[in-house]
Amino acid sequence: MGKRDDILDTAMTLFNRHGYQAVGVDLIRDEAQVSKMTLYKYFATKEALVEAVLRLRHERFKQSLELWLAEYADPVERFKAVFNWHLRWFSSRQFYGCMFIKAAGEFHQVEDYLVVARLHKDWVRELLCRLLADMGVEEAATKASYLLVLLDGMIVNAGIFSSLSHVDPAWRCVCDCLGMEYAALDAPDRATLPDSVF
Amino acid sequence: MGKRDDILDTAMTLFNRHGYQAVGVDLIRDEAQVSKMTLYKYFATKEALVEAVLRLRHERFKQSLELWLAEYADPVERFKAVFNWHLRWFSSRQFYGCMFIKAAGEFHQVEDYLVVARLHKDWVRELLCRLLADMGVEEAATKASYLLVLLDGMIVNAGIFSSLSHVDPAWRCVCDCLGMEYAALDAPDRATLPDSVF
DNA sequence: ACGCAAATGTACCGATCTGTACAATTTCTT
DNA sequence: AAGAAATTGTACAGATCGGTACATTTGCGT
Repeated sequence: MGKRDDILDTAMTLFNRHGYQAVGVDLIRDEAQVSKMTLYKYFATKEALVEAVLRLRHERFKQSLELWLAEYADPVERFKAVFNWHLRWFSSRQFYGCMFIKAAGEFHQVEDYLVVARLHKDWVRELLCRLLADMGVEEAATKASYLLVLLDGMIVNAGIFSSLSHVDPAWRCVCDCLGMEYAALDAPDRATLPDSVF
Repeated sequence: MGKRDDILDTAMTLFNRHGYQAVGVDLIRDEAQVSKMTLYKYFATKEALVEAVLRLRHERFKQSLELWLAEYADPVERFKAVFNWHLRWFSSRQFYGCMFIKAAGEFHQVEDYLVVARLHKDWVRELLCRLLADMGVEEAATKASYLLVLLDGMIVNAGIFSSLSHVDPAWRCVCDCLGMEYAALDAPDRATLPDSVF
């Protein structure tokens, strides 16, 4: 509940919604209701703040997805839950794309951001790999690499087209590729869907 | 060869390399060797310039890919050529990701940019759809939607990881999904590869 | 209630941003 | 070569940027 957490939380929301360069430290200061000195006490530069936000983002992403998966025991159900979780994310009001992809896009020369982005994407890939292995899928590593690419594509397409019409076609092909019988993803219930999935 | 073209060309290069917000009009003026008055004569605002750059980017993308495909007659070869063209793009020195995805990431609230981005992505999807139909693939539209998502995922992954290790796994799954026999993509020849593919 | 650390608001710095003004100069047309 | 059109360099406006300085006030542990 410290000021540091307030700053991180506010900065994450603002960066997510408006982008990194578009949000100035003055706005973060106002929204987080802290003074500038406090802000610069905890984060030496804006760059350090952005990096801290990205690291926190990864932790929240991980926690949310793991919690979601914990409700499923069957390997195939767990795998499908990954895509259902993403579909819920895309449908949520606070969906503005992947903060790591956007950070890499805005600052491809800042190696520190790329490191965190790779860390995040590698984690997703390894999760997929474990799930595929549990399902008994052959060449789980290759398939996991492919699925990570597909998920990233789904994220950016959900951002560009304000539509989820590409999700089902992609999911059909995933089922096909993995030899699963197709069963539609769960259309998120708007009523119970929170503003922010993580 | 007019000043207008110089401005557009310079702006495209700079926006591609450094992003949209990171490049100021003064830098474009210096690099394009024009005066600010000339710049603002052709483009009323920076926003108009960005939009014009995106439209030109789409034209160049289209022209380059169509020219590349023109060398192949067999439908399957033409389809494979789309992925080989992308692999060449990823390998080129001037690859900094997709300008449309990055524009959507930096300015998700600017509808004009999203319109151009959708225009571009829709064109790619329709190209894929035609190629699949020529190959006799069933549900060409569904598969095209899926492949567009996959290509976008490949683009962002090529940007985040300075590596192309995800390309072959993705291509293997594409072959699998379409019932094609797998044959590796062409590793681009560094010697003959131009700095910029388009 | 006291003392110390934490946090505050405000003002400021130099740099940069988009966009404008204008008189001087170059370039093109005829 | 003369006149019209395009382009130039420079200066400036007004705003915002990241970051700093400092005296004041708040809040908490003992």
